[in-house]
Amino acid sequence: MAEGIKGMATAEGSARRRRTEERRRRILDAARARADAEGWAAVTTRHLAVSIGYTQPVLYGHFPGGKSEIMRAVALEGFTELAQVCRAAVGENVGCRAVEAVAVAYLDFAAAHPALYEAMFQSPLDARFAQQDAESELREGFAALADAIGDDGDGTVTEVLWGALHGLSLLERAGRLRTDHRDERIAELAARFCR
Amino acid sequence: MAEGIKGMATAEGSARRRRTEERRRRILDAARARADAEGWAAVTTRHLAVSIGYTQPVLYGHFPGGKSEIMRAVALEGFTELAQVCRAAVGENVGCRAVEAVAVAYLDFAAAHPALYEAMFQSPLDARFAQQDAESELREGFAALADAIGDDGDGTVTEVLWGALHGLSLLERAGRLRTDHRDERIAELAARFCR
DNA sequence: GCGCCTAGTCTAGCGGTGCTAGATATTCTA
DNA sequence: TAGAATATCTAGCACCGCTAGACTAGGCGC
Repeated sequence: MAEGIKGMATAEGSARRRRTEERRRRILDAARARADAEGWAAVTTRHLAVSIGYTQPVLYGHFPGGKSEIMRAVALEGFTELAQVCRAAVGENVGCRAVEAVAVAYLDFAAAHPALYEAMFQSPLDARFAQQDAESELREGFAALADAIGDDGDGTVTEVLWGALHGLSLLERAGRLRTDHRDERIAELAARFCR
Repeated sequence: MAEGIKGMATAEGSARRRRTEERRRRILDAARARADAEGWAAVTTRHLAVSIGYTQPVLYGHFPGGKSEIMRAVALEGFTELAQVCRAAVGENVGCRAVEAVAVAYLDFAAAHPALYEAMFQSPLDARFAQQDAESELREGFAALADAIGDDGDGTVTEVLWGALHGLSLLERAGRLRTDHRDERIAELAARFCR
């Protein structure tokens, strides 16, 4: 009996945890969808609460840090996705082909998910803290870039390549580069970094 | 008489305009100082009004667009300054020396005036509009970069270099690059772009 | 079955934000 | 000096992130 009750209890507990987990998921999805559609400024705790069918304080049960913690959680997933995308782009390619492939993948990712990319890099989060959270994911993406250019040094070249990709993605989105010269830029970048 | 009055009137008018101009200056200075010290989020219209010794609505007499227009005005000055800094850095240098000098100047500028640089590139302004405002200043800075690398093509190389400098400056500030490898990064960048 | 206790949720509100309509004070003009 | 134009302020709107405290529902020991 006691065992049965205990079993019930844990089942209940896991059911509850499952519900909690699912609601957490819905919060993050709603935040990301809204940010993609209207920008992060439009992602308000009130709107988020309505989206998931609860009131504001419920959000703080899942994310005590409030909106910034929600953004951080979204960003974290972004780092994972970006690393996967870069890794896949490198694939079996080597040399210039690898650099070009990873550059295309990186810029496409940033262009396709502007809000996500913003949360990852432009959000007003404490850099130190955000870096700790995302350290392993960041390392994986960094490693993918290093592989692409065959960086066998101390990582300096990879840092510069990353900087270039990061800067180009932001300037492109800001409309400060000629959109019809994107391919030329990628070719130029690859040519300068593939060896 | 009429002439005298007219003269008076214009003198008065110019005195008034001078006062207006000077107050506009104080608004921009206060905004920039506060942003440098506490970040743009701490630059509120209320605080700004107190800083200049007036009430909020006065700000809107100078900048009908409100806070965003103030940021835009600050950014505009930033573009001018950045262009000057880059131009001065290039100086008489040519080849690799020119690229290295302009890279140091650019990254130093961004590091020395983080809030200003943020207003220039990361602010949530309408990109299209901001670009129109700053077009001539941007072109001047772009031209300085083009001169540094001796871009005699269609500007693609300059765009990529700019992207690299922009990205590196942001990643550095975000604490995502090894601060003690700054010189190596600049050397690497210069080596890849100086020819 | 009864009362407690915990967890979950909501209501209501705080202090802050950008911004503005309308009243008021000041200055210039005729 | 009376009236017009200009400058400035008061007071308020609607929104923001966030939270204290009230209320409800369900499992637990008796």
